[in-house]
Amino acid sequence: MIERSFNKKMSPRSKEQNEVIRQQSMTSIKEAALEMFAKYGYHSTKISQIAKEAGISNGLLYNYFGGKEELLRAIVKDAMDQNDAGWLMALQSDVPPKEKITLAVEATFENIKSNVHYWKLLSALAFQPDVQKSMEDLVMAKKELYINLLIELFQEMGYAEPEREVFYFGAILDGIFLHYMNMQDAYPLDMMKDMVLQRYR
Amino acid sequence: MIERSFNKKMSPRSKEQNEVIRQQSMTSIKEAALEMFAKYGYHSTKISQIAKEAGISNGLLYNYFGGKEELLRAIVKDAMDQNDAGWLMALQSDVPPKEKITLAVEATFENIKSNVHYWKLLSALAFQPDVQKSMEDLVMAKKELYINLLIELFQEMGYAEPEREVFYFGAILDGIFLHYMNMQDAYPLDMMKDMVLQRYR
Amino acid sequence: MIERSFNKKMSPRSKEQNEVIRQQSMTSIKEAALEMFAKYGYHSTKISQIAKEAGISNGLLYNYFGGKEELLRAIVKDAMDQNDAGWLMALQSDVPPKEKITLAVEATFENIKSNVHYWKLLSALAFQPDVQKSMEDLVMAKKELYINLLIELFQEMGYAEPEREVFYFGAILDGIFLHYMNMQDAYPLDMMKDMVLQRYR
Amino acid sequence: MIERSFNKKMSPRSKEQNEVIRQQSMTSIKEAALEMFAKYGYHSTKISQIAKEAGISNGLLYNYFGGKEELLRAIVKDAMDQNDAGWLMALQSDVPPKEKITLAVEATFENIKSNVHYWKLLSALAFQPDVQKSMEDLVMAKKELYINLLIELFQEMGYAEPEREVFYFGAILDGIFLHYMNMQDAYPLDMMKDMVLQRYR
DNA sequence: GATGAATGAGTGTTCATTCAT
DNA sequence: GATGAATGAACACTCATTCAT
Repeated sequence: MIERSFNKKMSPRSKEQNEVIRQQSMTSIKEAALEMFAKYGYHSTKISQIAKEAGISNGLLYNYFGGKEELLRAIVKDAMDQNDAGWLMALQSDVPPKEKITLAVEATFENIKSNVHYWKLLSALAFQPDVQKSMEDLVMAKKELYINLLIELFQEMGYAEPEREVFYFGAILDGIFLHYMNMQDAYPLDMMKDMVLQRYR
Repeated sequence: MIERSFNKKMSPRSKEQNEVIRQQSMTSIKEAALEMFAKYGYHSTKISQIAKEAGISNGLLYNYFGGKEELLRAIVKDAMDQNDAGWLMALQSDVPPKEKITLAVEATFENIKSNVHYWKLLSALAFQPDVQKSMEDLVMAKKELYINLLIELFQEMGYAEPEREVFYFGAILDGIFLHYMNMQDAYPLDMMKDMVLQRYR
Repeated sequence: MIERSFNKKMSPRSKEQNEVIRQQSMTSIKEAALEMFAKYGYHSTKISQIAKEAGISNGLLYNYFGGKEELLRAIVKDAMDQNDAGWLMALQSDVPPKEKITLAVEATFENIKSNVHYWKLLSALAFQPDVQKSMEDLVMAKKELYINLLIELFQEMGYAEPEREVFYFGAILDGIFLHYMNMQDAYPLDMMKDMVLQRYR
Repeated sequence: MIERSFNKKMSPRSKEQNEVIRQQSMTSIKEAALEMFAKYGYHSTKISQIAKEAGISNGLLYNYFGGKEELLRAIVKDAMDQNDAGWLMALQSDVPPKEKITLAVEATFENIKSNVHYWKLLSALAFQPDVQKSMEDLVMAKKELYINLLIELFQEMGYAEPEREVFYFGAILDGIFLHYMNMQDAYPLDMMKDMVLQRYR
């Protein structure tokens, strides 16, 4: 907990200081929320628990986020942005197509391993029709983007029916991630990665 | 209410008559609940909605099921039993291994197409840590069974590392089903099935 | 459970037979209800439990009693009538006053020992303002009667302030019964009886 | 709402201010609940009635008490603590035994008169097997304590069978209080007190 | 007389959200 | 910016009572 109070005699905080404080608070809220959403599910996670875990008061949460759902949206957005980095870098890099797919797969598996919480949450949301709906716009945009990039890639790789391959490729990856989410360390993630890569070598 | 036997004595219903009534009520409750759980999610589906959809009173639901969660359990159990039929018939049938896997895959895809609600629900539950926990026992038992049957099958088919193949096979199937659940009729389910079967021919 | 059904071919029951059946049912209902009211409290005893314990259906109970509260009234009435017997016999018997009080005390203690359920119930009701109100008329009538009989008795026994003595006497008895209700067999009931009698010898 | 310190900073309430608010709320809830439990009975008193009477919302009650039963426990505990004061002071005071019993009796009768609600509630609970059970631990502890103190006292006073006397003494007191609870102002409480004291002088 | 499926008003409890400070 | 007391709509569940058979 950063030293925030007990500055009765101090001069008022500057704009910058305030911004820093805001960012810190928002981050710790989002971190706490992400962990708990992933661990206990969206509906079962209570605002008060998040606030407690984040070390702030219930009310403050509403200074930064419009409500529970908006908080979720912010997290989902973060998750997606974070995922983009490696993925896009791979797909848009300047190497031969076969390299690209390898890079992309490697990046994704790495990402998954180091951000289990994000992925758990995203997977879960994919199946919660109620919550899902309010995230649909976010997800759809990304989905479009990725699918198009992949189609292009498989075309370059010489697939006659690139769309078909995209569907299949996507299914394998999501299936693997799904199982990994459920079994965690008991899952042979690297072995699966190799099997995936084998198909494209 | 097709026929009301009008007996002067007004004797109470027979045990059999009551059993029929009970089964009808339970079925309509489970059907309504399944549909709404799948469509709106477990937490967002309210008991009163289910009762309304089933055409009964709130209270009656509690004559047949101990509560919301027990109702869910009953549905999940039904879903699993229903799935078993085709799957086990294929795996335990008396045909060459390669035929078996084909039969099993065909059966599963058929099952999925005709029971989207069940599968949507099961998929969703797989990602809801809170609800999931209370279903764990039900799921685990099945999982064990299927995995063992599959390992055996892949062994017969000559795979050097049958377990690895089971994981991979399972991931593909689950990935496909996952996407199908989300996209429904827009998903090229049959095409994906062919791609799966190709691998084992 | 008396053989009640399976008489398809039998001639209709006579008025008398019906009356017997009615009495049996009412008695078994009241017995079951008394026991459970005493054991678990009025509010915590459910109609369905009573019906089960009495070996009848929920609905039948309403053929005999207007509802839960009316059932309670019927039981309370029984309890009072039963208590009257020994008590009145003693007070109205043709023996010297000092004998009378002894007889009455003896009778009451006997009664208590053999009808713990009745007394537990009555005691409890005395303190449940909600339930109590609907029984008030029943209780008041008896109370009046007993108090008057006792005043008369203590007068005969030569007490200068018979009313005062009635209050005191009543308090002792009720206090003892109260403790007995709570401690049951662990309570030195006979010893207490002797202490009471001592005062009036 | 006597005074609202209007500080520009709108800083949150201090720990102490909050504590005061909390105590006030808890007290008004307990007071309302005590009155209504005593007047209408535990089961017949609804949470919403208590909240209304206390001038708060339903929900707030749950900020302070885990539920209806815990609220009852808190009240019972208060009642007992309050009762202890005079009673223990008398029994543990440094006067001759005969004085002690007089002091204790006086204290108890005073206490009863000024805390009718508490006593009504406690008496009622003594007869409600369902509610009683959850309070048993609270009651038992006190009971032990008092009985032992009394036994000691009667021993000092020279009674050959002090335990017997404790039972009798307790029965008389409880019987009197019981009647007082029921008849309230119509009961000759002081007269009864004198009769009790007479026995020990 | 007897049954038990069905009802639905009523209740305790939860929790996202607000707002005075 | 920060707090946490307070709100109240919403919900799961209970159970006395009804009524078709």
